[in-house]
Parts: sequence; C-alpha cells; structure tokens
Amino acid sequence: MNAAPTKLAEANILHADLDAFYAAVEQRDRPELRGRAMAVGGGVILSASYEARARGVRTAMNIRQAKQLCPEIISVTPRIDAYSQASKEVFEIFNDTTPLVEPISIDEAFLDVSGLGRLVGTPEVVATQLRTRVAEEVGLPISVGVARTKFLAKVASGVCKPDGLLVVEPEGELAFLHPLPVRALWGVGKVTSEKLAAKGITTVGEVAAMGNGNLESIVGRAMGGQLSSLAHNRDPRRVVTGKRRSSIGSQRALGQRHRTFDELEAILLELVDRVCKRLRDGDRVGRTVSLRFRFGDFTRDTRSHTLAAATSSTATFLDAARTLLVARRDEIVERKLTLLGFTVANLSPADAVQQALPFDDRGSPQLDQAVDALRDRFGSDSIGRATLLGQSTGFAVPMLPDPGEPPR
DNA sequence: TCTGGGGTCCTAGGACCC
DNA sequence: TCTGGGGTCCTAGGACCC
Repeated sequence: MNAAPTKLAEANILHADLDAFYAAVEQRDRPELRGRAMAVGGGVILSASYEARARGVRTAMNIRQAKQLCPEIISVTPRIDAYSQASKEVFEIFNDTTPLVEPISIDEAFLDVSGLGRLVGTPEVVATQLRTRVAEEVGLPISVGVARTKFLAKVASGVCKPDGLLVVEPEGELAFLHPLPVRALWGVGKVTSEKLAAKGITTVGEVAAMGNGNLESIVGRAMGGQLSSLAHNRDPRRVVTGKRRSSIGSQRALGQRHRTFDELEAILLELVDRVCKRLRDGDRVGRTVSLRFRFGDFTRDTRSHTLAAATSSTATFLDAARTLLVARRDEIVERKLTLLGFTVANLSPADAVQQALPFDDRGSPQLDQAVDALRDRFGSDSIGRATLLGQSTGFAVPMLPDPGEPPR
C-alpha cells in the first residue's frame, strides 16, 4: 500500500461484459465452430467470433460482404432462447457476487463490490473469481473492467477484451484515459467525433484541456457538460438496482420488394400484437404509441400519439397505430417504406391504473388473454391469431405473408 | 458499409396553465 | 388590453449504444 498524500477511494465498480456473446454461445455448444471464423445472423451479422473479427467482419454487416472479406466464414441461425438462458445463468452469478447489480443489456452489467473486502477480497480478487465462475459454470469468456467510476470501468473492460481483466488504479486514471480517442467517451459517436475532429480534437485529453464554453459551442450544452465531466473522470453515477425499461417496441425491416398498404397493415398488426403481449407478460401498461418509418432513401421518421390513459389492450393500441399509419398512407407508398416499427412508451405498472377510466378503451381483456394463451401454445406467429384479432376489432386483416419464411 | 432489432437520452417548439 | 415569467406535457427528430 503506497502512502499517497491524499487517499483516494478504492476502485470498486466492476463492468462485466461477455465477449462476442451470441457467437461464443454457439462455439460453446458446437465444438466444430471453435477456433473458426463464424458469425450469428441471417441476412445481417448480429455477432461475429473473434476469428472473424480478425478478418474485418463486424456486427450489422451484410453476410455477403462478410463472405468477401472472409470466404470460409460459417454463419449460423440465431438461437435467441439459448442466449437468454445463458444470460440468465451469468446474471445469477452476478447476483450471487453482490446484491448491487445494474443490468445494461443481455450481456453486460455494472457491479458495485465495495464492502466485499473483508468477506471475499479486493475488487481484483472478486473480479477474478467472477470470471472463473462464468467460465466454469456457464462456459463463456467474460471481460471485466474495474475502476472507481462506471465510465472508467466500462472503458477498461473494452480495452482488455477478449477474456481479460483490467484494474484501473485511482492514481493512474487520467494517464489511462487521456490518450484514448474521443470515441471512447460515452455519447460520442460518428457525428460528434466528426464535429470534434473538424476542430482538431481527437483524444480525450484534448477534450479535457478545452474550455467548457468552447466545447459547448461545438456539441451543445448538455453534451458539452457531459463530455467535459467524463474527460476529467468525473462520473458520480452510482450502481442502481431495480431499473425498469421505459419503452417496449418491435420493428421489422421490409426489404426492397413492394408492399401493398394492406400488407403493411397486417405487419403493423403483428408488431402491435407482439409488443402488447410483452407488455401484459410484464404486468405493465403504456400511454404513448409511436411508429417508426424508414424509407427507400434511408431517411427516418417517427409519429407518435399519447392516449388519455394507459392500457395494455391490443385493440386500443392497434387503433391508435393504424390511425398514425393511415395518415401517412400516400407518403408511405410514394417514398417506399423499408422499415416499420411500433413502440409503446410512458410505461407504468398495470396495478397502478385499475380504476375506471374516463376514456374509450375499446379493448377486451378476455380477448387479449385468449390470444396470449394461443400464442403461448402455438408459438409466436399465426395467421389464425391475427384473423381472430381482426374479426374482433372489425379491422379486416388481409392474408399475411408466411412468417416462417427465412429472410433472403 | 447499401443497412437488424432492441433500446436510451436530449432538444426544440407549441399548447396550455398559473 | 397588453403583457411577463415559469412550469409541464406532447410531438418530432437526432444521436447514440449494444
């Protein structure tokens, strides 16, 4: 232990992040894929093994492109259930390590391990044990960054990937942070990094050296304040448990072929149905519906509407969503819609709004239950279900395209 | 690089209220 | 009649993250 002039708090926030998660699950379950360049995804790559990444293959890349870079690449169909199960097992280990776990996504979380010192050991020891357990009990590689702040812990896990562990000691924080490219800062993507580059700013250290006024004039007030704080490693956010999603949505890429408006309505119905089922399964209700559009020229657009009160009724949401869709009918046909998304936001727990509502919720809980039961029994997509729903709402449902057809 | 699907947060203007 | 300042909600859109 060094006798530092000022004793800094210990680095005790962990950022744990599974490596190439979907691809790693496949390599675990199919030994013939180990050590090979492989990727998970149908038309587009969701996750690529490190062997494939070494050849330049990236997430969101088209499979054809990937094959040009790496002709021997093996692509496998996603098995979302297997990934959910693996995630559950990993989070059980997280929760077993400390009660202070903040999930970020299916494959990463923050853990606050302060106070475990006497019981288990230093954060480094805790992190090492965590990595060993995930490897032995779930069979997956995981990288862990350890630091005093969330931001730095996350940067650290990114730097030590794959299958690494990196502790950023309090004394070495700025020396670690300042040489990194601005993209390392949370909230800096393509647009912001280009704006900064235009002013000659490319590293975190250069951001830290800038005056606040100057920074804000480039990236805006809120972003400026945030970037300045992060660049000086000021990040007071604590690890928070029990957070809930604030919106639930579903979307569908439509491909290049022409879609009739009837087809779009049918797809919208499926999206609404899927989202509402998830809403009800989570015992939640929502008030704001929005539709997301993407057109042939890749411009995007949204339209939203807020109901007088929250609901989880498929028919009510379908009504609102259809109204938004119909309002843009001509434009949608003309500009060639390539993606349709439906999201419900403004969520609250279902039991918070059981009073009689002074608005016309024309949904039927009985119907919703019946439809959910069918779905649980027969799987996620069925024409019969859609037809049933259509009849009950008086909304004529055209024949749906075969949902089982794999994307080409 | 010719493009998936799930999300979060921020901004700005308008409506409305006090 | 003209007018200030502050707050909240809603909508649309942009950027970003995994």
